[in-house]
Amino acid sequence: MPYVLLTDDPDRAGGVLLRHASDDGEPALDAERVAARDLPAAVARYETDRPRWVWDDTARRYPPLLRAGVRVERCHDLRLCHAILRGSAYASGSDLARAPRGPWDGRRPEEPPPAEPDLLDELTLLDDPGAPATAPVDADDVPLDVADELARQLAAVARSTHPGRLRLLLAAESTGALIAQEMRHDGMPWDTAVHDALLTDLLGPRPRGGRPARLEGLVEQIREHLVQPTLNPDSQPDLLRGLRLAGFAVQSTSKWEIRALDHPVREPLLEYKSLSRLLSANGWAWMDTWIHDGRFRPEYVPGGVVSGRWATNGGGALQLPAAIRAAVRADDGWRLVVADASQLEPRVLAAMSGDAAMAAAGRQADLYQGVVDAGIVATRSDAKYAMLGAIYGATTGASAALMPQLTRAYPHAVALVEAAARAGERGEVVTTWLGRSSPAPDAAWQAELTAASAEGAAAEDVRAVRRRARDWGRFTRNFVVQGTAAEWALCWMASLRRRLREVDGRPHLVFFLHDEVMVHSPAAVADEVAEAVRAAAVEAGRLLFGATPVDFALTVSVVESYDRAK
DNA sequence: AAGTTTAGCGCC
DNA sequence: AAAAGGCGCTAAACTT
Repeated sequence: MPYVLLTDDPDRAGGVLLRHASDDGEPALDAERVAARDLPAAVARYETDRPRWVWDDTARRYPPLLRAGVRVERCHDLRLCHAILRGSAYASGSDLARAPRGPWDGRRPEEPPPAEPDLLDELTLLDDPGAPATAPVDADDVPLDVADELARQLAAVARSTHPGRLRLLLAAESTGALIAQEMRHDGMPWDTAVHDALLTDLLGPRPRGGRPARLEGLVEQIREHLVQPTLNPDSQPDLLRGLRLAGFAVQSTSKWEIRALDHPVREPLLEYKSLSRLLSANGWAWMDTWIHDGRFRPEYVPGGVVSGRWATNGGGALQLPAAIRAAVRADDGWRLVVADASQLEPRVLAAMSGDAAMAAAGRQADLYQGVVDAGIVATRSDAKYAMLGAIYGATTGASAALMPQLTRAYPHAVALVEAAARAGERGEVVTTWLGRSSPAPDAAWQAELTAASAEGAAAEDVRAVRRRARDWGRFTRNFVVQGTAAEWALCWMASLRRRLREVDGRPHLVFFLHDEVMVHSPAAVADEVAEAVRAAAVEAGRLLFGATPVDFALTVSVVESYDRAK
């Protein structure tokens, strides 16, 4: 039987029920009742049949198994899959799409911290002797019917317009959920001594209180240059006032405006902003909070972005600045295999649109150079900005000026993003290759659009509404490409995970950043891992697009520390 | 005092 | 050099 359903045991706190189900989700009549402490062993026993585990929430169910040393090969994360299916235009006729918001919608409620039993009694007694022993059930605590939800989801896929694509998307999303927990469990190797040395070099020794010496010195310089002995550059209003007092007509204190100043305060001020940013975002306090036992363990949130990209919760793992990447160091005898997909979004667009000319440009490792070699634009830089302008919707500047050339050269690719933009401007939903649909604009947006198109609308209102429509069009334009790129990346990573299981020495994923992966690997098998990374990229392209002429080029490095990659 | 918003900047 | 989509996070400023 392909599925094993895992649900809470209603009669036993912490216990679960395990139940087989057929491939259309029909559950077996009898369930095995398992106590919490026996769960890892039970899961390991079932795992020998390689089932797909069906549960409400990987982030809740998987970590205890990992702590017990048990990994599973595949799962179906009902909450993540529900979100995709409920919104997908490919499954718009399903029961899921029509249902009102229910217990499977929205973010997972916070787990209540496990209270000490005697403390709980004490609190109950102190607060209200008559209070019931258990908290009242609120909407978030409505019990989830796993078997029913799985059946509804499988039916929605089966009756959808693209069952094959949705099946792939749900499997990839669920595998991503497993990987997110595994990466957090294993952690990214982090050398605090290197990190501390970097900080000390840039900022001065860690202060006991107040600013590090280097920052304090820069503050003095800034105050002298502006002749304002008490100016505090940490205060935006104070700094803005100070710059205006010095005769500059600045609108903000952003580094873009400061960079344009012709004044000796410019350099120390820019350096101060950069270094104080490093200190507050990734300084010693961050290190104390996030690095334990030489590992960085951020909480990844698969599907945390509407486009399907991941987000993180705490730690800022997706914004690790270049300045501290040297602190990401492989253990002794190990290596980091770092790979990123080169120009992923243009390649994805070429494959989605079936644009043969653009695919041809991507036949070489550097797609932008391919655009230059084809004679479309003069320089690699032009190619890059033109392409990004097409995908992001540039309306002004040099990027927009290159659009006509791009449109002539790659009509199918440009038509695809233009269609997505027009749909968004009309308030319509757009959908990625595998079936993740964009959110509909809210009712107020629609109402304004209608009102502005009515006769007698004020010209100013019409302009404002048109601008908002174009804003939304830029979002939907980008959504189809960014979202499909996210799907490719999930498939890439899922394929890589499966391949890594076959390699000796347990190389494991430790980082994922939109179009980049990092594997912590024994040095002896690092080249084998690099090969697996490449094979996985080829497989991802085939899984999504079949026999596409588009190459998904990678840059792969085997290094000891992250700053050496690429 | 505590919670919410804003400015700014890091990443892809 | 240039411009646009998606985020998270921090500290200061502002609100209650």
